[in-house]
Amino acid sequence: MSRYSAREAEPKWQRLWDERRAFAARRDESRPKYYVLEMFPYPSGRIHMGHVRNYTMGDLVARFKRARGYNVLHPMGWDAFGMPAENAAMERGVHPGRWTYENIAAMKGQLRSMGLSLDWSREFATCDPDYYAQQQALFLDFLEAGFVYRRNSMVNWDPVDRTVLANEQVIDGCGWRSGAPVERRELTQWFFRISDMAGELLEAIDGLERWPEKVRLMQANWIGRSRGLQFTFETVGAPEGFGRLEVYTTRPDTLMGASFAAVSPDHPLARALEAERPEVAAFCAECRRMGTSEEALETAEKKGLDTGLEVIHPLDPEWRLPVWIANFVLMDYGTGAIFGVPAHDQRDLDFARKYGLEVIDCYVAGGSDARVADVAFVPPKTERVRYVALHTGNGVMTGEEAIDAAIAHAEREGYGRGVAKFRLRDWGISRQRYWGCPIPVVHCGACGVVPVAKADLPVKLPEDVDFSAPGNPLDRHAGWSRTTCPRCGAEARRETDTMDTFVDSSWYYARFTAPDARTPTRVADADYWMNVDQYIGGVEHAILHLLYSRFFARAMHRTGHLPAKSEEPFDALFTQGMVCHETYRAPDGAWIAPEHVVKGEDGAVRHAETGVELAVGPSVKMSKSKRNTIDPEAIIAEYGADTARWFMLSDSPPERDVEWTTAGVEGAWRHLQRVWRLAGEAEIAPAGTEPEDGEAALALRRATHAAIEGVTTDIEAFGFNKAVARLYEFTNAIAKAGGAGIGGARREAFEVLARLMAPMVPHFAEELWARLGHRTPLVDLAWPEADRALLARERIVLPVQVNGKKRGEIEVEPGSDAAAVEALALESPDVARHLGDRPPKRVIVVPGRIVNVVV
RNA sequence: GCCCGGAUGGUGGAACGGUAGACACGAGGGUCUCAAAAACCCUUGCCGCAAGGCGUGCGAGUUCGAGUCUCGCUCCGGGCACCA
Repeated sequence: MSRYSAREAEPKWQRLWDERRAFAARRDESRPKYYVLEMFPYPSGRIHMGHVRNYTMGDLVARFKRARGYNVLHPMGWDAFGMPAENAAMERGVHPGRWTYENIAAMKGQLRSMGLSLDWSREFATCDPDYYAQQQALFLDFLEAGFVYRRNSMVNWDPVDRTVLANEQVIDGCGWRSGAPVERRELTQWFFRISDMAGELLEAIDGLERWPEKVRLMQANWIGRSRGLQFTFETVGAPEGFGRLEVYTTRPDTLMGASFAAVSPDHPLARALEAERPEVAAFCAECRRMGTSEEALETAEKKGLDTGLEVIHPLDPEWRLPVWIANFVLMDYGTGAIFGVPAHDQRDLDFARKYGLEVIDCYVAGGSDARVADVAFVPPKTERVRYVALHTGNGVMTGEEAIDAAIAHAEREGYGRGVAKFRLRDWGISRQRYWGCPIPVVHCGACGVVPVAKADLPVKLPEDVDFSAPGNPLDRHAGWSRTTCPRCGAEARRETDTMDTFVDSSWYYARFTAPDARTPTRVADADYWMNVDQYIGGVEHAILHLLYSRFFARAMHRTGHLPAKSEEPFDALFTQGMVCHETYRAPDGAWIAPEHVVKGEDGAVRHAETGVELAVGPSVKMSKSKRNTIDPEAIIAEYGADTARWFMLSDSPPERDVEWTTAGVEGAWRHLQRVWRLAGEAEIAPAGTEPEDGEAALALRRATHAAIEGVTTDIEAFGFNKAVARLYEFTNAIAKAGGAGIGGARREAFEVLARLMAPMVPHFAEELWARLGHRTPLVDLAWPEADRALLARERIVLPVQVNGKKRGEIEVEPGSDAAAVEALALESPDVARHLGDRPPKRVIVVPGRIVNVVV
């Protein structure tokens, strides 16, 4: 009995698909289009199992939709700018461009070996000058349209390497290479005005019906619309120009409990005091010895400094509050200044206890007289509590009502106004790095910031760069940065910042519709192919990448690069789970890669070379740092791409994490072999034979058509693991189908099996299809249709419960009425046994599902 | 710290509020074989000889009926604006 050989079959079918240009997408108004896109990879050098999972799912969707008659666009490219290329340049002296393109070549070969139905003719890398030229053109259009501006903002500064660090490069507050404590430093940087679109980006989330609810929630919370009170404190003793202090609060109902005001160390008032007073300067410097990440700021120990200044409470001119500088006040949110209410906010309470500030209770839960001690009482927004406060009025009301009352009071008395604010901040895109898209502007001493003329694009990265010192090589590159002003012709300096790589990935989906266009997009192609019908990627991109893309699509529409329908570019989104693996650790703490691990008969896990016993850790996301990765190339070489694909789709639901196990892969391999063997052993009628209508043949035909129905439904609902389970059941049904004279039904069954498996294991399905005697490939065949007549159930077994516990079963005719079912159930001996002589109080009949007898 | 998820047999998981454990892995027993592998057949949530009882992270609640809904926890994971 011959085995199925993936090694022979897979390259053969890949070649055939290539020769037929089976997956090249062309505009065709006669068919509905379907654009399926997986998040494009960063060219790190090798594909990993996360890619295999992502692209297997996307390919399944693409092939399925093709079979269902859609004109499918399924492109692939490379998110090719980024820090790892610069790190490689610093560590190994290889040019980032060369490193990147070599990685792309290697990874493309690996992706090709997976047999994906990709249109490679549309491939591009974001570091291709053709791509970033168009990105620069977009930038200039955005600049003209007012979506871009410059302002100062904070970066992580490594004082030893004298370079800007990414948050990832800040480890425990220190630079990853120098080890020096990181400081916050202010730089002038470029920003996109995404916050101007906060309201519409938030409202449009409602229309994203085919996005996961969790992603919509995360985006909504990220944009974070809040309603609150903005008002002004009169200051006492402040430096010139700081007579008033603007604050914003989402809980104006607690204003009567205020006992201090606090400003961010980056607030202009703090800056002014810093210039005059050494102790303030020392404190602010200490606060800045910390990264810029919100996590670092929020989890840091709360510290403050009393400035000695005071503000006047808006409800009582005699009431003075001390002004502190506090490290937990964020300059980027609200006004960078707050008032503290220790009794009704836990963070304020901790701060007040630490520094001996007053704690003023003024609202109490449930009308009790309990005083706040170590736990602040936060008045709930939707439950009623007793308020005793001048500005809200006394009474029992919800937090929401009290906030409304407080805002109304402020507006009536004239000390403040109700405002809506968003948490969303403008998108800073300046990066002080080489391997990114140059920002196409020039700094002229006379004219200021001047855009480069579109005719002069692209502003290309220089090839000759020096990575021997930290910092931005563009900055040091005298020749490249020296230029002339496009406006006045005087000597000028190029902008040496490059763009955030999130910019590159914010519009690549649009570029795929016309990758050769001499403008960012081409109207006819964008109109035809957009939107992305199904976008698939990791949930780790749920906020930033997707939000930036939504912003970009809107800005591209307003600058004439995308149609109005594409303001939301992704019609449906699916976020897949991660690929995990067990971790192994030697006694010395070193992580050991799975290929160096052997599992003994005794259950012990040992290092293959040294024999030392290893500790087995939990299954976590595959990562280089824990060395728990499995190389897809090795798996494909050993088992074939189809086995890897089948395993990726089996068992775990696509949205959940999946654990890679050797046993699972072998199970997948065995299943393909089993199908192959069955097709060789079974008595199958010649091609073209009609299925028989005998009892045994009909039973198999019912299984066949139930499989079509079930697999189709499951694929459409992204229930790939369930579709695979149904295919197992179907295979078992074929194997069990007995008797002579069912050769035609068997033919139908195997043909359907091949066609249903095709989107998942395309090479195997082609090979099986050919083995069944077909000369034309499966790739262009339509999806099978289930015969409704074969799907009807013949008899129905209903479970019968007594008091909610299953006690027996009854068999009923389909379509029996409730009274008949009830009578049958009460006659059942199982029910009688549990009823005894008690009469039933109630009988619940759910037609077609269940009977429950209540006594 | 804040936002969002998740938790079901030895394992991955299935289950319109309606028979908990489909399907698969593993394990045990058997068939075939000189033997092994492969393959095939049977068993397999836990306790119990059985009758039966108990079971979906923990604690409450709603319901004729809860893995599923509500509230309160625990643990694990993702994101937190310069990783991609």
